[in-house]
Amino acid sequence: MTNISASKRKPGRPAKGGLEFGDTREALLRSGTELLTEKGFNSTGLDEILKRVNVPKGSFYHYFKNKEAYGCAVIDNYSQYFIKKLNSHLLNEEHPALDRLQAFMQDAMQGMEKYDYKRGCLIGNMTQELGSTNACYRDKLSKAFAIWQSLVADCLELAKQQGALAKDTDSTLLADFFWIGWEGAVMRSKLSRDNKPLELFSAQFFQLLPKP
Amino acid sequence: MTNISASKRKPGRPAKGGLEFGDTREALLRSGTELLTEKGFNSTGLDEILKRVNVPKGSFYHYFKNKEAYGCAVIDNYSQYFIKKLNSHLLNEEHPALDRLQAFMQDAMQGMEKYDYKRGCLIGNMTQELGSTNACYRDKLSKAFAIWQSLVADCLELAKQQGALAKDTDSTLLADFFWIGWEGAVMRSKLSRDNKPLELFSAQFFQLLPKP
DNA sequence: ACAATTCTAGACGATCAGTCTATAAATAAC
DNA sequence: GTTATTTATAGACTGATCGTCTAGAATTGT
Repeated sequence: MTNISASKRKPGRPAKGGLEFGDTREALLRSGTELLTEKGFNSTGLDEILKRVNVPKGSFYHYFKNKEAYGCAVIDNYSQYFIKKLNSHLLNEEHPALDRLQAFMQDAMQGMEKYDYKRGCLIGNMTQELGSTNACYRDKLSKAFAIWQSLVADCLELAKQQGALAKDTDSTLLADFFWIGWEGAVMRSKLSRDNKPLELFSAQFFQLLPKP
Repeated sequence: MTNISASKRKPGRPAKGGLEFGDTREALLRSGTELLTEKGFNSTGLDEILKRVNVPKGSFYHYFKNKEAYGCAVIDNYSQYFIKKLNSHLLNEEHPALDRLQAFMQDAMQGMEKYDYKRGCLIGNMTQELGSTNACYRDKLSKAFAIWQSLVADCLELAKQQGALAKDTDSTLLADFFWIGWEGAVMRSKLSRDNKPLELFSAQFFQLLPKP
């Protein structure tokens, strides 16, 4: 006898608030991403993360081993999201390669403005706060930067093929330089509460690109 | 009747451990500078700061109104120290202007290595952690960056006079760009635990300088 | 009815910034 | 030399908040 409507339901007590299966976990990750980006990891209490999505405290340790494991999951989650966002620009064949990078920066600036320059980049923030202490975070953050770097390097390689960059350009080096400076600019824009540092870095970066 | 040896002594109980006058306060600032730079403001407890210099808790609130005021004092203290350090290079008339900037960077890299890439820059760290929230900190941090920027700009102006830079160089713009990128590089070096990001930024920055 | 599974409820001890009262140790005034 | 004033120490205490854990409630499967 198969109950069609409930056949996919797992056994066990259902989650509060009508959330299904993995929904609670994802809701926790979402609220955590926002809060950790804005206030930092150590300054954000579990209570606040839980309250925001109306999940009881007892549930937290059902979904995550501890706060550190939760932090890792949040990083993974944000990393995936950010790679998609980055690629949505860098692989956009409607525009030449260099314009794509430009478009990503404009998009990021809008994001900064949208949240009143209070958030910035989770990866950058976590790097500053925990990069030099925690081993697990260090690894995840390094890998995130490595991927971003390679995506931008690919984009610069394409620009070379498109004749927008000099043939002898070291794309890898430039991509590294880009992310070093970009994260610095994000930080400074959080402080000045405007996009001037981001604009300044963007303009200078494009100016230093070796033209063919 | 004037007691020469004690005439400058204030009344009141002397500080513990043979410390004189403002020494205890300064000791608190020093231990705080180290700890706040390494672990961040919110993650550092007063107890730890106090224990390190063997000052009882009761004394803390004699010297500082609260933790926030203490944080401000630490920032002020570090700002002054850093300006001296920066000027010791940028005003060093034994070398041409651009070499002075180079020397500062080398010095900073040695500092990073000395503390196992765990500290970095207090101003940068505080900017990331508190720059977008606390008004008092925001003001102090912005001013610190503004001063640093003007010192580097002056140095670049001098380099122009010395014929090391093109006459139409925008020193202010370049100095801004320098600090944006440099703080980004410090952050990344904390993560990678080596000076590669700092070296990379340094090399690229000098390469992009418009030669005469 | 009973086991297995999933999620919740809230107690728990540790630690946090911050406060308070008491007092010790010095100088200054008389 | 006694007393007043000033400066700094001492550390118990509070209330809030932290991350963690154990017991049990709510569901499905047998």
